Amino acid sequence: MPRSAEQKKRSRQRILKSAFKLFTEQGFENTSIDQIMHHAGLTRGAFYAHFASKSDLYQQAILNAAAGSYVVRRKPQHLDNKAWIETLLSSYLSRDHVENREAACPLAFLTTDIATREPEVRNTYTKIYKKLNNLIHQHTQTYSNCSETNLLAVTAMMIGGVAISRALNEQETVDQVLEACKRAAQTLLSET
Amino acid sequence: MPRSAEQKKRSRQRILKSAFKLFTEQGFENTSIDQIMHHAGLTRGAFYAHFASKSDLYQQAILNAAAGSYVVRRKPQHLDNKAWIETLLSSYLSRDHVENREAACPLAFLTTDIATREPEVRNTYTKIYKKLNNLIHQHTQTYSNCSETNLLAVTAMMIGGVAISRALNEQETVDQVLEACKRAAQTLLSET
DNA sequence: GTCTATAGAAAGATAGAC
DNA sequence: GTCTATCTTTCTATAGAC
Repeated sequence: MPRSAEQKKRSRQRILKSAFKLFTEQGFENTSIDQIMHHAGLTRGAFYAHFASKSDLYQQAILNAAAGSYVVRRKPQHLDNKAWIETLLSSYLSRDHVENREAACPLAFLTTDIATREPEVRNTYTKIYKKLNNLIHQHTQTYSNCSETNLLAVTAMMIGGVAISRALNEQETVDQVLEACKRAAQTLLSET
Repeated sequence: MPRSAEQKKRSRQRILKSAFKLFTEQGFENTSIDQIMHHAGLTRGAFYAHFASKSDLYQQAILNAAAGSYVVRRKPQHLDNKAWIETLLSSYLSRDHVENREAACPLAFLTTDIATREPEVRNTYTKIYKKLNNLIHQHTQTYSNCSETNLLAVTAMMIGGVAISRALNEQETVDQVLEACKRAAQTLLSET
């Protein structure tokens, strides 16, 4: 790859990352292109060499974030499926996640924002949502014959738990909610 | 109350209702004061006779919506607590709710939007969230000794289920999610 | 590809007439 | 209290130099 193309790819990646961070912290409409570009160490004018529009960027940023988050996380060799699912639940339903200190899940951080956007964005959301369900399904079926129903309930609880926690204004309640979701998820995943 | 005050109250109520509808459909930033006032049958200029700012309106609209929604819904005489909770779950986790055809729950419709707003708004969210938990707690304790943990997990699943459903772009999946949450909620509420 | 400069549109908030 | 008119700011998107 020629140097300039290499450079462009790096810039693009920086923009995507900055964009997702700001979108999750402030929402789509509260985040300006100017802000994103400055955060990425560039200026406004360079934006349109990478993306067609702000809305285009939104989709790309969500996809990019999903590609580096839970939905594609790989199980380490030394853990069995059950232990790994517990790890996944623990880190998903954690304060670190809620407070956006590690790879934020777009499913939980952008839910209602995405619900009000165009169909293409909602398609992207649907795709990622299915990936998360598949990921958990694949790792639970070896040790439990948990139903499809319980699986869907668990992901709704994970996403809901994190989304609510971000909106709440009391740390104590947040901790209770996260803990409750973790326990209930494990119960549901080991039932038939 | 003098006629003019009566009139003002009616206008205010119309504005609150229009605002909440548009906020849930389009999000806070995508909804303009102009739009809200036209929807309420008034013009822009009249807005500031009722509210100090758009942000002020947001809080009032959420409170007003909560006051007319699930969190204060009363059990009809002819139903026992268990039957009523089942009714509540059924209507909360329904397509009618997801598609905003009946009193939308601010907890599910505005979750991530509120997470990015000022502390006062998040305080309002927290208050309403607790009301919903109390409501369910009061009606389940007579027929089940379901734990506080399970209660929190159930409301996370209700809110999460509806929030996700609004973002998804496939009717079939939405129906599955809603049904799954309904069943799992009933299971959790009847466990210790 | 990235920069500065700017066009053009939209929206929050205010002023003053009725 | 509600209206029309307007100030002011902000933002998306484009133009043109390097």
